[in-house]
Amino acid sequence: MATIYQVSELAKVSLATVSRVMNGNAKVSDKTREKVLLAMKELGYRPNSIAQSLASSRGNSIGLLVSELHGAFFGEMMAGVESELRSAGKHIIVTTGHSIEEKEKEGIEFLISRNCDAIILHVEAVSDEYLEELSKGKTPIFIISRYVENLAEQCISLDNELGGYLATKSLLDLGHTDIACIAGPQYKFDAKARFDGYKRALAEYNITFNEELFYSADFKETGGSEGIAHLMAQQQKFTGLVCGNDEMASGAMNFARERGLSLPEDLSVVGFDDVIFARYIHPKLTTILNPVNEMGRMAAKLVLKQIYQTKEQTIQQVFKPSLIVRESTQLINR
Amino acid sequence: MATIYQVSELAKVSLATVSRVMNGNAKVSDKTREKVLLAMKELGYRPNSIAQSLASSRGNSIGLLVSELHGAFFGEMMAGVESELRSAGKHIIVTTGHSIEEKEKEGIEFLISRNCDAIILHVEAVSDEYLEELSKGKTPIFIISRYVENLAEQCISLDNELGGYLATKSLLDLGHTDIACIAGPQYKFDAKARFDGYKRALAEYNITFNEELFYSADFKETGGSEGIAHLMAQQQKFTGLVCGNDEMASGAMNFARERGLSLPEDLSVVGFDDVIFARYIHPKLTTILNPVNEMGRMAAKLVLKQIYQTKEQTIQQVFKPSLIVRESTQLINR
DNA sequence: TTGTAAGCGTTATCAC
DNA sequence: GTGATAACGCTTACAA
Repeated sequence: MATIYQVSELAKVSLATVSRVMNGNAKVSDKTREKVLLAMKELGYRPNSIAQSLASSRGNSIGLLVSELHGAFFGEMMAGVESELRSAGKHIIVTTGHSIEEKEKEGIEFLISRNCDAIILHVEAVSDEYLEELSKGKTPIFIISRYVENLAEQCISLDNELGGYLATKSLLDLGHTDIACIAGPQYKFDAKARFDGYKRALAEYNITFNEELFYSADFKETGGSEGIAHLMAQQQKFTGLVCGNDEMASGAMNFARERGLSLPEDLSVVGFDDVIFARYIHPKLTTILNPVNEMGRMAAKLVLKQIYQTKEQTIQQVFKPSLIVRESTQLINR
Repeated sequence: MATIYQVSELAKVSLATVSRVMNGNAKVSDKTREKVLLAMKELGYRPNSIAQSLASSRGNSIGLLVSELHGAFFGEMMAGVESELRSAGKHIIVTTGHSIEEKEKEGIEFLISRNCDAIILHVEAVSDEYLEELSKGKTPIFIISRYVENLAEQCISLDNELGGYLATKSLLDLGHTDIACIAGPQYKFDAKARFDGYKRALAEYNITFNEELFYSADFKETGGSEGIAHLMAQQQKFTGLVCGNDEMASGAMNFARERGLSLPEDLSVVGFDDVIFARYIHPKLTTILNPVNEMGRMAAKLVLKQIYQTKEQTIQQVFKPSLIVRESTQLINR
């Protein structure tokens, strides 16, 4: 690989001049610029971004930490972040945290140690305090799909509580009064907020929360099956079911059908996220739209604005979820 | 951020010694090691991997280029690569190529310029020649889900032709003789190979390929709808349909049903890939299993073996697809 | 406008 | 074992 030094030799100018034409900012005469460009071409020169980064302590890249690399949810999130940043000429460095505190921290350290100009985090296991501490460091952090009170300026989040409320209310409005809930892991902020929304809607309709109609699972399809198995084992009838996400809704529906229920006649189910396969599920899933892709884009715009001083007009920090009515819910059968 | 220099000061040793205890290889007395470790802890020292990389011209990270960050296919692939590498203590740097030659090259250059120890590529637009040329450079390359003859040692691929053959044969074996095909973009290697397999199966059953029963689309759901719209507009009946991937199969099935066909009675459809939602499609999709996750893991093992000299036993370079029979295909109706 | 030279935070090659 | 010190490839004052 050719270095800047060889280019400078060939072009008969100094290192500094080569650096200048690369970075385009400082003034260089057209004549010398031509010489340098020519030399670069001849040598097939490519700047070593590691060296650039070390010398300038900038990276021209943004770190992105997500919990997983697979799954519709993260895929859309990453794609949103990447496309916005890429069109601004920035690269992203992706790594994972697997919702495990230790791994999340390790991932963050990796990104920081790579001199990222900023890092965008989707973290679920580390505490708010840790993030606040982290934000005092020299690498700016941005948080996606989570709201940290003291870091509000850096957060792009969804009003999950509202989502849980809307999901539950949609069932209440259809006449259901016995509504079960399979929530996500309660140590996860979004899972908890969704569940809070469920309780608020119930309260608003003067229905007292019934512990026997609640189950907390793991956001996976199998968790949904377990959840409904548990609920059906209780001696409590229910005609509506609110799930913490679409995967669990799918698992629950499959299990319910296997147990002889017909859907949505015997049980109305509503999911959360509106991941891509929600409309493939049979019956098509009524769910809450979680605009992850948009949120990803917005997080990218936020870093563009705050870090690279681009003029982004529309920064929206808190997104509102909305109800998507499909075929898995219906008026209560009496 | 503390540097190695501050650690050396605090521990009252030289830079070199600190570096030695970090890298663990050279001999350091237990006493000094303790001192250094203590100093590191006190300062909360983290090595700057950019500087390490520049000095050692190694990166302890592997570049990964995929076409997209979203979608079940790439999600599984990335997850496979990452999990294998992560458990070997290596980080990955992910970037995208969007199946566009220019962007693929730019992505590759980005990864090379980041001093990756090796790069794993899923590229569709660049030519075999370009890859061969690239492989002569100092960064080792590995290719996933594509077979390049002169780079066979570095490739992890799927026998797509066999997949196309199996898909088509499954229909032939069910008695179908008029079998249409909605293939992927023919400039993509895998799409073409799958189509080749389709033709081979037909030939084996003495059925001549009919151009009117063929459509080439874009691997997306909408492409599937367009495809079947086109096919149904021809005056050629067909009772079987082979699709280049599951997305297109889904699009085609939806469209067919909207046009009043009942599935699988009027039309047997087989997909390709067995992405996660294949079993959500109604009727559940018969398809070809494409073990992308496994292939991702294998690519990772290959770099582990070739680059880091770990002892990986089982390197399998060419994967065989297999047929997954579900409910979207059935014996021909007469 | 162009050149000189001092870093950036490590690793690695020598001596001691 | 340990310590100087020269790279690594580039950026960036400061001079000229």
